[in-house]
Amino acid sequence: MGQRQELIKGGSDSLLLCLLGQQSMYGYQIIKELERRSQGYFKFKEGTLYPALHRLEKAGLILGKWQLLTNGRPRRYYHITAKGRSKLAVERLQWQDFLKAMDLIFQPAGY
Amino acid sequence: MGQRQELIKGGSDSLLLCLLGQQSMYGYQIIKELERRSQGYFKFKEGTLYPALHRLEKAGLILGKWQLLTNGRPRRYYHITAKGRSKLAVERLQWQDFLKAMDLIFQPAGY
DNA sequence: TATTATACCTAGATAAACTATGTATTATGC
DNA sequence: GCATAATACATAGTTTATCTAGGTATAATA
Repeated sequence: MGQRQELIKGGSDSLLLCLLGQQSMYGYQIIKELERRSQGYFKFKEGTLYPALHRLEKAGLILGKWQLLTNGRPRRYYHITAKGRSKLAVERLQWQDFLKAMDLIFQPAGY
Repeated sequence: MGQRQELIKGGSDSLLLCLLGQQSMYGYQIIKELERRSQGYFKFKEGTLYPALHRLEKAGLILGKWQLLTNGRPRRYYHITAKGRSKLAVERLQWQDFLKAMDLIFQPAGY
């Protein structure tokens, strides 16, 4: 497995919540937006994204709604819920704690 | 699974390499040191640590050497190898890239 | 004497990510 | 016109890292 994917592990849910917290999006758009905003760093696979979205929806953190385009094709837009927003706030704090802990190991005082 | 453990995923190898890059240690000491230096954040389980050490050794990144204590009991000290040091240097850079990418999502320009 | 700390290890369960595939429409290049 | 790429959703099966839980053993402490 690639090094990049290794690091993503466990952070993908936060990433998705954060993105949907800024704007409602559909699956394919999320993949493209994550890649664009991270300047090419995050390249989510479909096999990663869709199960993750279903997981978040099942947990009540996001809500998927089918919307018909003008051409009649359906597209599934995901919206963050109130529960998702509180969860996101918690995860932001946890991310800060994690960063701090990593820093304490990577750059211990005296080095 | 705990939120904390989620975040650790995939970062544990870097953490171990970093620690052993600063000082050779034995397994049990690594668990205690990671907890102490991270001010209680990292609490590695034995079922996580020992397989990880064996994995790193098999990859030639660290080297374990049995040492006899004065009381005759053996203890397995792990030392980082030259290969491990180059790998650590690479992983430090990758960690920076990852942080940058996360920041671009978490704190996009304009927010 | 019982419990805790030290010190190593592994087997099996869990869960998240990947690979690969399937389906279907639209746009683009030759 | 036809092949390819892009768009857009989804799942089945594999891999892998972590956890839980257990095993073994000695030394220190209550």
